[in-house]
Formats: sequence, C-alpha cells, structure tokens
Amino acid sequence: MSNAYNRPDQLSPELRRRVLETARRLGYPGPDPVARSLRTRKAGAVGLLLTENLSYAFRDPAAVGVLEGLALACEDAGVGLHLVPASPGREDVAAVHRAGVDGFVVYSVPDDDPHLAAVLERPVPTVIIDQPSLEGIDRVGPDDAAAVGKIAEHLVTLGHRQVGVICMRLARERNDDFVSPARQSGAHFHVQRTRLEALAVAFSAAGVDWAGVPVVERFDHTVDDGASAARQLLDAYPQITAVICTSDILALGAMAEAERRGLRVPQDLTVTGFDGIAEAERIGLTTVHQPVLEKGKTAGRLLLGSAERSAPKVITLPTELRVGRTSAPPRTVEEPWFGG
Amino acid sequence: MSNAYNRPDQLSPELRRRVLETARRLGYPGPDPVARSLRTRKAGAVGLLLTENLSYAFRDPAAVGVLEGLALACEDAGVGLHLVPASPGREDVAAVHRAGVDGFVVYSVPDDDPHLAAVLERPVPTVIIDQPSLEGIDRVGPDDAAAVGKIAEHLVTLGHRQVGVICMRLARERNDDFVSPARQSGAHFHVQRTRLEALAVAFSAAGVDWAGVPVVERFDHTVDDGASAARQLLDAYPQITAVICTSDILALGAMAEAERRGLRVPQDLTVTGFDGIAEAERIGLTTVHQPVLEKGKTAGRLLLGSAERSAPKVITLPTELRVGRTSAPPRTVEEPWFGG
DNA sequence: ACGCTAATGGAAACCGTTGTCAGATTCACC
DNA sequence: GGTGAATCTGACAACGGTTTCCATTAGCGT
Repeated sequence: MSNAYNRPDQLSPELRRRVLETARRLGYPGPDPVARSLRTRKAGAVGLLLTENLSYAFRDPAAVGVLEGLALACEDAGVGLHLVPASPGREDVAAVHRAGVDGFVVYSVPDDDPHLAAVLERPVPTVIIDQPSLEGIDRVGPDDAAAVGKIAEHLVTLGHRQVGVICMRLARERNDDFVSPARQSGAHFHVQRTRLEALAVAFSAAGVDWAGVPVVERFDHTVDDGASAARQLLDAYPQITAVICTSDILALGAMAEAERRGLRVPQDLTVTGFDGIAEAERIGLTTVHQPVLEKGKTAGRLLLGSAERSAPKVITLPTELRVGRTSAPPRTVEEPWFGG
Repeated sequence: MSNAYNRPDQLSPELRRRVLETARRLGYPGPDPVARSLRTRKAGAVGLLLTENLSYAFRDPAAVGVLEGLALACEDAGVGLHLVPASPGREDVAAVHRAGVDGFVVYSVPDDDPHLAAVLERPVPTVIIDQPSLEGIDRVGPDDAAAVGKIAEHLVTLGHRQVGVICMRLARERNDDFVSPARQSGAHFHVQRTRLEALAVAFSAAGVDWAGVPVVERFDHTVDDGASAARQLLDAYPQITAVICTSDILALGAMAEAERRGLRVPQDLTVTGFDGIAEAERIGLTTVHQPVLEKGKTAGRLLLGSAERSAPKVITLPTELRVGRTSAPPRTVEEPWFGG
C-alpha cells in the first residue's frame, strides 16, 4: 500500500493501478499525514514563533517582509510554515509543545519570553532573527548598532543636537510614556535596546548628554501611535530639531503629527525612520534600509538546508542609509539671517 | 508518564514529582507532538491554502488582512496556522497530503486548481473564502456582484459611459493584455469573474454595449502592473472617462499612470478601486470596502467552532461604497462651458 | 482479623504509517 | 524441466504517545 503511493517505481503500473482503484472504492483518503510524520520523523513544516500582537506582525510591512521571505524559503523546500499561536499576554507555552514541526524560527520576541524558552527546550534546530545571540543557535539579523550609527552620524553631521526619540515597546508590560534610563538599558527587545544604545553612544560622542535626550515609547506599533508619541514628545520638548524613530511606521506617524501642528519637514523638523519599507521610500523618508525579505529567506534556508549541522552560524545582513527629503540641517535660531 | 504531564490530578504529587525529575535527568524533551496528534486525532493546526505567488499574498493588504483575521481566530482557539506550500506553477499536490491539520481554509485559488481538489479529498472540514460555492462546503465572502453593482451604479449616475476595466488574473496562464469575452466568462478566479459579470450587467442595463468595453488583465498584482495596465488601456482608448479596477492596488497604479500622463483625477479621469485598503482610504480613493479582517476571522471561527456540524453555512459579508476624491462626472466635451 | 471499597501503579492495546524480511508466485531463458 | 531473477504477498515490528483496563495496595469499618 505504502509503495503504491510513495514509490511507483517499485511495482508494476498494473498493480499500482489496481491498488489505487481499490483504495478509492473503499473510500481510503490516502495515507494519514500525522502517522506518516510519526514514522518518518519528519513533520514537513517549520514553526514560526513571533510573540507579538498579530496586529503588529501583519501591519508592519517590515514584519510582513520577513514572513514573506520565510514563506518563500519554505515553499522552495516544499515544507509548510506553521504559525505558532502565542499571544503576548497568554502564557500558553503548550502551543509550542504541541507544534509538530522540524524546526523553529523565532522572530522579534522579548528575550525573557517563556515561549522562547519553550522553543529552546525542544530538540529541534532553531534559527533566531533579530534576537540577542544564544549559545549554539543560528542567528540572522542586521548590524543594528552600525545601522543606527549611520543615522546618528547623518544627523550629527547636519548639526542636530536637540533630538528626541520614538521607539517601539521595550518590554512585555505596556508603557506609553517617556522612558527612564533604567528601562532603556534593561529593555527586553533586543533590537530596540541595541538601537537605543547605539544612539546613546553616537550622540554622546558628539557631545550630547544622552541622559537629557527624551525617549518616548509606544506599546502598539501603528502610524497613529507614532503620531501620538510625536505629540507627547513635541509638547514637552518643543525645541527639538529632529525626531528619530526606530521604525518607519512610527516615523510616518511623526510626519503626520508634524503636519498637524504646522511644522514643515524637513525645514522645521527632521524626521528619520528605520527599516526602509516601500511606503517610506515612496514619500522620501530618510531611513536605514534593511533587506527584510532576505532576512526571512536566509533564516529559512539556514534552518532547512541544514545538511551541515556544523558550527552554529551567525549571518549579518547589510544595511544602507537612505537620505530622503525628511532630513535637513536644523533651523538656526541662534544664528539668524546675518549669521554664518 | 502521560498522566504526569497532562493530568496532574490523577496521580499522587510525590509520584509525579519523581516521574518528572527522572524525565529531566534522562533528558526527556517532553511528549512528542506528532505521536500525540496521532493518538488523539487532533493536529492542533488548520491549513491555509492559497495558490498564489506569495508575493501577491503578502503584498496585497487585502490578502494580508484575511491572513491576519484567520491567524487571530486560530490564536483565540490556540491552534496553529499551517501555510501549505503551493506555488502556482508547481503541481506539488503532495504538500496538501502531507499537511497535518484538522481542517483547511482555501482562499483565492482558481476553481480548477489541483490543490483545491486535493484539499477536498482530505477527510477534514474545509472553509472556502472568495470561491464559488461547493456542495456541502462552508463558504464566506462578500456579495461581490452587489458590491460591484454599487460602483457601477455610482459611475453610471455620474454620467460615465466610456469606461475601461483593469482586472487581476483570470486564469492560471499569464495574459498581460486585453481580455476576450470568452476569457471573461470562462475566468477561473471566481471573484474576478463575478465582478466582471456584475459590471457587464450593470453597464448593459445603462445602455452601454459591454462588448465594446475594453478589459485589461494583469497576472501579477502590484501597483506597477496597475500602472502599466492603465497605460495600455489609455493608449488604445484615450476617450475613456473612467477606469474601473477590481482591486485598490491596481487602482493605485492607475492613479500613478494618470499623473504620469498629466491627467487630473477626478477632473480628467475617474479611477475606482475595490477592497478598501488603508492606503486607498488615506488618499481618498473611491472604492468598495469589504471587511477583510472579518473575512479571515469568520472563516477561522467557522472551521474551529464546528461543534455543530449541521448544515454547511454560507456567510455573506457586508460591503460599503466609499465615495472618495477620485470620482466625478466625466468632462463634458460635447457640452462646453455654456452648456447646461 | 477479615472483607469491602477506593485509590493508585503498571501493563497492554491502539492510533496509521513505513520498512524489512521471508516466502510464494510468475516469467524468461538455458 | 530446471534454475535464477524478478515481482508480488503477507506478516510484523517499530515510531511515541494516550487510553483503557486490570491487579495491587491501602484504608476503613465491623
């Protein structure tokens, strides 16, 4: 029976035809995939863990890009992509245990997430994206520190010294407010922590007191949240000349808020993003582009093409500063028209 | 052993502790999900079949919305979402057979797709989205005919009689060109066929000879393809006063092409879309909004909350005409300024 | 001390497939 | 007709859990 379905070459066409015909007559629906998986020890699927509000995962083009790249790699290999149900709130680690997969990709979860711990306990290969390095685990991601450094250098060169920052959530608990230094350095989202640290280093080097730089955090990752964060930031610190956002989505919101309050970008206010999504490019946002599709694809390939289970690999993706129409030198209030 | 993990109440805490401790000492990674699935006859996952270029699925916000809604429903139920690898080109039906899932959701595949046939052969419940009704299968989708009717009525009322149409792919083979009547009526993508038919009915009723209305098809579903389709359409039929697109993405492309050739929208050219994606709303595109998130969520609920396997359900979702800033009466060439 | 009941631990059956292996059958060819 | 190869058949043991069922034991009352 098994042969008729799986190895047509081992038996005569006539017999195969007869077997299949009989099977159909008996209403046999074909081999059970689960039983097959048990026997062959191959699930034919890779699990994707992203402990995020799904609204985040699907509404952020950067995240969708990663998803697409991963799905592409899976499709090439003919294996399924199993999205593990893991709400941020629910501590339902069981879903990780229940997933019949040959490996996991972990993307953008806080480093203290119990789901992540559960994945690491499973005896299957794992690749992490945009996460802090873990002993013996493959990793892929951009050099966030260097990428943010490019943005910082760009702004410093333009002359900005009074800047404000808008960032995504830093921990599992909500804090839609200004961020304390402790919360900054203790952030559980690797990407956000790294970017903030890199900004601190770069601006400190330029003589800016980082402790005086306001950082506003938003739990949800939407354009509207970016706008409200910008409002909060500019209400409290109107002297700011540049708003640095850790994602393009937030930057789009900041742009909207700038327009709302009559600030011209970039003449009155510089806004920068991060990721390089299509819409950012369309409107000419100054940002750092990272190859999100490649990120997902590379992770998938790493996981699936694991013929050589040799040393764990760490792949760093290139990033590129894209100077658009949203950054310019600050307005020189101290040096009026006769200055210079 | 099983009891120790799954039913702590059935055995003494002492024994449970001992069992778990021993398991840990032996490096036992917890129950194998596949074996468990085999025995319990529950895979804990639903399969999603969308035989499309993944670039389509992930780049069309409407499709992403469906995906998000479905993922949301799965998350609520604590089951995984298994994306079945099915490229449009590859006839790798095996992937459908190999998927260990408790049910399938089928979205936006041609009605003659072998993958779809393979899904229907599997002895698991299935819900189809935006597909032609099938005997005994749950279905969810908007009333496409009525929705398109609203657009048509809007345009007819405005006075448009010289219209052109841009639609998505109608069959599995590529045809980036004008569409013959035969291809229109024989389209294998249910949604597209229905929309074209509804347009034909509405405009015929308004006295327009549908056979004379040019329809341009694009295989890929991108803004650029929408633009190139508009170019092809307007090059051949410059007298057209309204371009009807069967998706917002294509409409965005048509807008870009209009701008490129110096046509003002809506004064010189009316453009309409379909779906009601966020970006369309942002720019004020006249379109028909359909609740894509609800579509996915409803499908998921239907599949998962199947306590009552009674009669197959068909759920029709509401649509809403959203008149934006891209539709207006046609320029009255025959009746200049003194007309009236 | 005895018998009954309830609680508990352990053994065995089962889920549906794949892989192997021995034995039976067919067929061709010498 | 005998031999060998090729092909087919049928049985059976895993895979790693869950579930049922039975035997054992403990607890309790008389």
